[in-house]
Amino acid sequence: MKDMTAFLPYASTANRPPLRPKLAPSGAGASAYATGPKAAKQTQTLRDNDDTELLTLFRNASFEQHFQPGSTVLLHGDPADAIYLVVSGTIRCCTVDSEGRRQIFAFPKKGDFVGVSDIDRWHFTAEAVDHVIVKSIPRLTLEQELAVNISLRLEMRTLMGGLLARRERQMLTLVSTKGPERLYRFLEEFAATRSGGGHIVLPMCRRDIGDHIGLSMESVCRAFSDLKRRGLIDLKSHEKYKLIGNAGRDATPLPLHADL
Amino acid sequence: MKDMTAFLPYASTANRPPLRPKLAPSGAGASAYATGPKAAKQTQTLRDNDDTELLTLFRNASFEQHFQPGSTVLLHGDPADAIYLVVSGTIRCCTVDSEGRRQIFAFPKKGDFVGVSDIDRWHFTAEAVDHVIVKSIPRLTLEQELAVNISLRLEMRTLMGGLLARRERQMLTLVSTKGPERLYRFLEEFAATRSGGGHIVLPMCRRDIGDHIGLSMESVCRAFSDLKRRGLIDLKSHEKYKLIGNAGRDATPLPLHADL
DNA sequence: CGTCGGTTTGATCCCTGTCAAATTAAGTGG
DNA sequence: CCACTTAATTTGACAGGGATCAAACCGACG
Repeated sequence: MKDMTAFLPYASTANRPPLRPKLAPSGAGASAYATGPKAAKQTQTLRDNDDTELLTLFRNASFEQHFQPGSTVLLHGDPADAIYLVVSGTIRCCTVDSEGRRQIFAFPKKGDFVGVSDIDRWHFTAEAVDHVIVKSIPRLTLEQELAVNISLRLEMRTLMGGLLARRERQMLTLVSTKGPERLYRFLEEFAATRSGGGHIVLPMCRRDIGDHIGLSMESVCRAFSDLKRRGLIDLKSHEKYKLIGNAGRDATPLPLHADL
Repeated sequence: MKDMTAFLPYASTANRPPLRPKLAPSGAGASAYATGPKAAKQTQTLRDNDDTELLTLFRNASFEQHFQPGSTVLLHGDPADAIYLVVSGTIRCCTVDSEGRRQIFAFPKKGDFVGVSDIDRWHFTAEAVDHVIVKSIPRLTLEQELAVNISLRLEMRTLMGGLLARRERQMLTLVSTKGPERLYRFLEEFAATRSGGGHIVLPMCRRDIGDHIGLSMESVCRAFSDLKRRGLIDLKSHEKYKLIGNAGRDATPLPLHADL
């Protein structure tokens, strides 16, 4: 009762008043899958040379699932009975407090794992931003493999350690930098994973971005306008952007000190 | 070069300009211990029934070390060659960016572990707030035990998962609540570990608190005054406080909505 | 008793949340 | 294909919280 960390209302944000799922017939269901397991388990043991242990496990013992935009991939408080690898699409991982305020701490996308940290129950909620395809491995399978595979154990520890380090760095940027710089860093980080010279498409809405970098929806818009006005980004449409690679970027990590 | 996550300057905050270590002769040294290993390793295998695997390991295979206020327990970037258990005193764990801004994400105290997350190198810096005594276990010892002790493995995973969950919740409160409430929550959480009806002593300075809850030193002072004025805390001196347990605290998690 | 570091308070400015309205985008049905 | 509806983005106006600069206060210590 006294514990303020209970996230009882709004464990999922999929059906909050301000943000409705557009095309999510099964969105409200607690741990319902938007689409049931599709591809059956593969039987032969395949492995690429550059695979990690965990990837190998996914290659050999995973089910594929689809999620409609806005649907819930996993729900805070539910049993953590699987582990996920994003095949395509974007997911938002978030915690929500009793007043409906939300913090999106990650946007896992292709190649990212989801659910490596929890053993018993999920401490967060994951929702599909756009159409998402994931592979999942039953928790039991993972545990069995962990019991005998020492490399996998090391990999899992490294993964979790990396997540923790990233969160603790995120905390620093959340409190120490202003809106436009936070947005710029996010766009930069997001762009880093989308190679190619063209424009990058943002699958998530302004509110999602705001809940990620700690700004209101409106401030995100202003930050976008600000970066555009300063010539730091090229905003083709509200969802397509490109970072302007200023040739002489070196000592100054961010040329954000110029005022309009 | 382009990576903005490099924490090259000020990996330690012990000797930043504004905050000097008072009594730390070896404070500036990179990985120097304020005092070398003191108590020798214990040889017999002791174990309390309520011990966890990790505590048992500390009971049997640890060295005791002392740290003066302001000295560095472990430094960001150094090899993670040990794991720590705080015996007494308070530590601050933080990340620092290139502009000297600091985020203290935890204040480990008696009974808390430090360094469970990193395998290769420390991703953060830990410094003694006051006089600190820790027990440490060499990384090698831990790894050897991990290889054969399945319960310990589960414990470590649970520990790390708990840390990650806590950080992700912290991120939410950092951006969603105002200064006084953040301070109140911190004082509440801090008090939760110090049982006893008397006044609680804060070992850390205002700046440390500020860097923990994302406020400037001055705003921390104002938040203290604010809470005192509203009768939510009893501030005996600048470092001794007591939460005012308003008898009817139930539905309202925080009676902070009244305006001065 | 004076010095020094930390704390507190004051004055001011800027960022950002909030409320509101305008604009654009995306469907939907005729 | 166009009118209509609805959601999302953008911009504007305004107020409040907190950072910053500065000064006063306070306690520890030699």
